[in-house]
Amino acid sequence: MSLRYGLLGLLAEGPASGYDLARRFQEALSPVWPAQHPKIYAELSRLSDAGMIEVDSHGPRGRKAYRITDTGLSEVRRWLTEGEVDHTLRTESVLRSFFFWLMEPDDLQEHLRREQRFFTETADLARGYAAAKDRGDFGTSPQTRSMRVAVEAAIGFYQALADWAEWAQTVPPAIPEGDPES
Amino acid sequence: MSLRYGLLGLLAEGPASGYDLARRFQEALSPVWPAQHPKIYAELSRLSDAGMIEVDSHGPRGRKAYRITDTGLSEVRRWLTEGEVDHTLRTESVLRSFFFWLMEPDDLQEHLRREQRFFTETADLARGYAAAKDRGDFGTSPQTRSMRVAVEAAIGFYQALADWAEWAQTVPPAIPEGDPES
DNA sequence: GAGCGCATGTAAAGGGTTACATGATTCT
DNA sequence: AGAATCATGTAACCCTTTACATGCGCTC
Repeated sequence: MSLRYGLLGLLAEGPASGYDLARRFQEALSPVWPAQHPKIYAELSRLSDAGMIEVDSHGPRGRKAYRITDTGLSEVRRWLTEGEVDHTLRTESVLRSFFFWLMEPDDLQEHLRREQRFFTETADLARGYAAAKDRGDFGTSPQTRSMRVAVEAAIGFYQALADWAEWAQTVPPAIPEGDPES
Repeated sequence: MSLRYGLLGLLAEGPASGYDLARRFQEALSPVWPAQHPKIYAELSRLSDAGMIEVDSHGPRGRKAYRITDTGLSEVRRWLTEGEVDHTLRTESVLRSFFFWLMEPDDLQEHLRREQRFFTETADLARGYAAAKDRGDFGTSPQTRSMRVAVEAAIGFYQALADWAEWAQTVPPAIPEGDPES
């Protein structure tokens, strides 16, 4: 359901084609909401049927740019202010940690190092984005200001996971059954 | 796919029925991997067909407890050490933030206060769990030690999101088009 | 015996990914 | 001419949720 509003939100910035939207999802939104082009094209059709968007222009190679309608704009706004926030979260990384006790200590350490590296790199990537924005690389439009807020969230939780993975490496391995405690 | 391994992982601790597993997913794993009972029963059938688990005992009210087989145990272990980690993440909270510029400043502040409250409460809940574990309420088995590691991750990222929501309230609202930049 | 919690499942619908398919335009 | 990129879409499949359906066993 959120994809629907993600598309409306992006179209609120200006007309765009399915291809454009797929690219923007990939570039900007993928860390928090991945979306592939088949789903995007399908959703655009449904939004169009619902009168929330309409074709703005036809371009080369069958390009079809959509524009948000007043109905669509009210609908995103309604969602943003009145819609219940779905706080569901899924992280395989943390799910796995429930089962760390099944791993060989060496394999676990190796795994945690990899995880730490991944999360640190992702956090750094987000920091780079934030720095570019703060330098003014993307202008000062309201949209890029919001993007900056979103990026701050990404920095925060990827760093939190990086710190966690680092800390987890310091947790002593479980004492095998029967061994004395220390 | 992860649900499959989540079930195997839980069954590695000892025999359990679909009902038990649904409850444990709800109690312990739901913050990072929600799962409803229809999916769980379906997956158990498939795991049973694949020879990774087998019926351990029949109880009252048609209760069927499953036990993990050697094949199943190797399979979780293989997943944990060799399986590629899927780092996909979806947070509606952060997706919404890309579109904050569409909201009235007052509505946004209210929204962020609610979000901060939610994330703080969730982080505190996790802290309570961690404290109980550290007090020794759940014993010192390898399983509960791993659970403690998982809980630390939850504390980390929920706190990160709480901090973010608090910080976002201090970001000045976008200057409406045409207004001078103060 | 009424009500609650235990216990299992099916059916339908929704959401999302991957693979397949096609063709136009631009760049080198 | 060939390669890369733009551009749209369908089909099949997988994963997940919600609603429906049923019945047993325990407690008050």
